[in-house]
Amino acid sequence: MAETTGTGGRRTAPERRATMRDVARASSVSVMTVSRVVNNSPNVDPVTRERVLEAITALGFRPNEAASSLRRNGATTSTIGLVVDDVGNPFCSALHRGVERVVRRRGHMLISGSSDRRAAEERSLITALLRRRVDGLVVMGIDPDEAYLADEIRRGVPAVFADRRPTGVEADLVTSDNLAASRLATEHLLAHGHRRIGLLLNVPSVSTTRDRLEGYVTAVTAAGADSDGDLVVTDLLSPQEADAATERLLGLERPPTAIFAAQNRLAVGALRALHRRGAAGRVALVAFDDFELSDVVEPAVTVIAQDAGLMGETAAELLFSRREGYAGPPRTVVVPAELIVRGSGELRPV
Amino acid sequence: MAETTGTGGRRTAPERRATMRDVARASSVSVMTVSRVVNNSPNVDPVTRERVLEAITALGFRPNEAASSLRRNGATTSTIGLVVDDVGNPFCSALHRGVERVVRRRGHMLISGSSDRRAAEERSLITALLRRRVDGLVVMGIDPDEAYLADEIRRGVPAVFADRRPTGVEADLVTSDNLAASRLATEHLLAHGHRRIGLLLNVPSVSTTRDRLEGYVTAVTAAGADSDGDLVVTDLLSPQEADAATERLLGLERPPTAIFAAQNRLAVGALRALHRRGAAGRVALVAFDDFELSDVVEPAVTVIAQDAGLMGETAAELLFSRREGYAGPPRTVVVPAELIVRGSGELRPV
DNA sequence: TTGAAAGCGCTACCAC
DNA sequence: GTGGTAGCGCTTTCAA
Repeated sequence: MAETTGTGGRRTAPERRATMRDVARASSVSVMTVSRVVNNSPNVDPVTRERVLEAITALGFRPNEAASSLRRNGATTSTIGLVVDDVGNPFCSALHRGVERVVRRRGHMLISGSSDRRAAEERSLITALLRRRVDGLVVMGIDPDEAYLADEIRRGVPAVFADRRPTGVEADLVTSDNLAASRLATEHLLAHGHRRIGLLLNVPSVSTTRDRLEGYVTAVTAAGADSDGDLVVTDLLSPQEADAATERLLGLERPPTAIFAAQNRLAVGALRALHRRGAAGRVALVAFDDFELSDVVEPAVTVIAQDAGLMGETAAELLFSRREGYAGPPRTVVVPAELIVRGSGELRPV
Repeated sequence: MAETTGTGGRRTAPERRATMRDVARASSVSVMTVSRVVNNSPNVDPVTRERVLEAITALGFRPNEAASSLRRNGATTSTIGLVVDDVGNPFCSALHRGVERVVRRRGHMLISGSSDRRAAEERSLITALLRRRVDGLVVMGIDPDEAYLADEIRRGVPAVFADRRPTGVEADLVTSDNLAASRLATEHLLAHGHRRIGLLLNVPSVSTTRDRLEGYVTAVTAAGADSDGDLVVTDLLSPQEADAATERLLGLERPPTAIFAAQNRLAVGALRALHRRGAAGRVALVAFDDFELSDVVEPAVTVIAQDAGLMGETAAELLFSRREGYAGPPRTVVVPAELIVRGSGELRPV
């Protein structure tokens, strides 16, 4: 009564996974022959091959990649590791997709993790990836000391940094010219008559933040525009914090007439604050990173557009070039960042 | 002249990675003792332990996870596999992040891949994951025949489906009540006086599309509203296609007065078309899935909000519950989907 | 064309 | 508290 269908006795105990030995036994050949069939070696009798393939199907055999790569002696695992701030962030997920595209094209898989902007978590993720013997690392880093990666690179695990410059180690890098792009954005606002430009920034521990600050300062200084400390807000971590910071800026005795939101998440907060206050048509805005509805909101948002997908693809290409023998000095590839004029950045001060 | 610094001779040849044997030799103990230190076994003399740890640091030893889990005989790899449509899609990346959160909390890593809505790619990804002996799978599936996964589940690799029902196999599932949510959205539009409601849908091969269609049809039929075939557009794959479909709908002789964009990417296209035509304040819109700037666009967009992050977390929890011994029948967890009223869905027909 | 033996890096098991 | 031996699943090497 309790046992309904089922031929054997065991029900709950998961069946043991078939190994090459099982396949060999079932098809009356040696494991070597099975191995040859699995790896498409040409020197196998077609009849034998067929018999082995049938056994493989019947037993549901799946080659154990770990065992294979272990024996292949330090061979590749066909797996790449990726560390970003947060796979849920649009910039990161676009980067992720770009890396994945190239990785998959080469028949590899991608293990990824979000550091949540915590150095300890970045390290923990990279350690886990190295234990799994990934063939290489793509890192959007946050750790103030990534020097330990030099050892890994020397031992044959290439690391490519994406978006941000690494700290304490020389390695391949794909990034935008954040300094130039930020200066361009600031000059754009200055050219439209703004003398007081609020700047919203992420944490200065990442190179992009510092570069964007420098670009802003350079442009503001060169134009002789206002450079109050009040106008620059750093260490903003979320849209909510950027929203609040925008409120504060607009509440200043002499509020800015324009805002440069120098990171994608911060742009969301600034935009929300401006719209809630009904100030979107009056206070100019330029955002770093394009976003999906930048052309639908009113006014449409002028942005510095980076191609995060291309960044990811390029990072992966650099990685594979190392694996394919390139052993030269670290390279830096600069992906273009473009100013896209849509309206919000061309508002003139009232 | 050519060789600058550097103590030894070799430069390019990557150093061989240290193994436990190397550590054992360097600290004059057996590999077993090294293994004990690495695994924090209590039965090691503190002095010995210290000596081994020093050698580990000096040699840059990193335990080989694959070798370890191989020997632990079918033991876990502490790695979970995830397949989604596209990690760059906001819904997928939020789901991804949710899965990752739970997976990391348990000290596991996540290998993920994008199927790009192609069944062959889904299979290819899952095959690659199974060869890597992931401890479990979370699948946002597209393959019309996922029956082969039953074997894997039986062999101890639990699979949990997310968002969409699996095809050809009974397994754990986390989803929204798409039918009820879609009916609710449609009824909401009907309650505001609409009799002709355009519906934008993804491919009917996924259960969510079918459910959302059914919810719409049920509501429209019950209300005796218009149910022309013209009003329903399926097989829309991108914002661009949804944009064009919206244009076509609005160009009909008797155009709809409201649009229900029943998938996140399609909502973007509909929104863009409405705004470009200046119809956003006139044609009502309800979108499936909330999006970041839904409250900033004018009018703000009424949506059915799903919690993709929670979906991912729940899927991962179901997975781990299986690994922790739950062996009962497949469970379906329904994550709430909520109608959020913001304005676009309350416009009345003109 | 096929197979036997050895061993990849690690741990379970048993001895001391 | 420590070490030897065997073997996880697979491939390399060499022999038949």
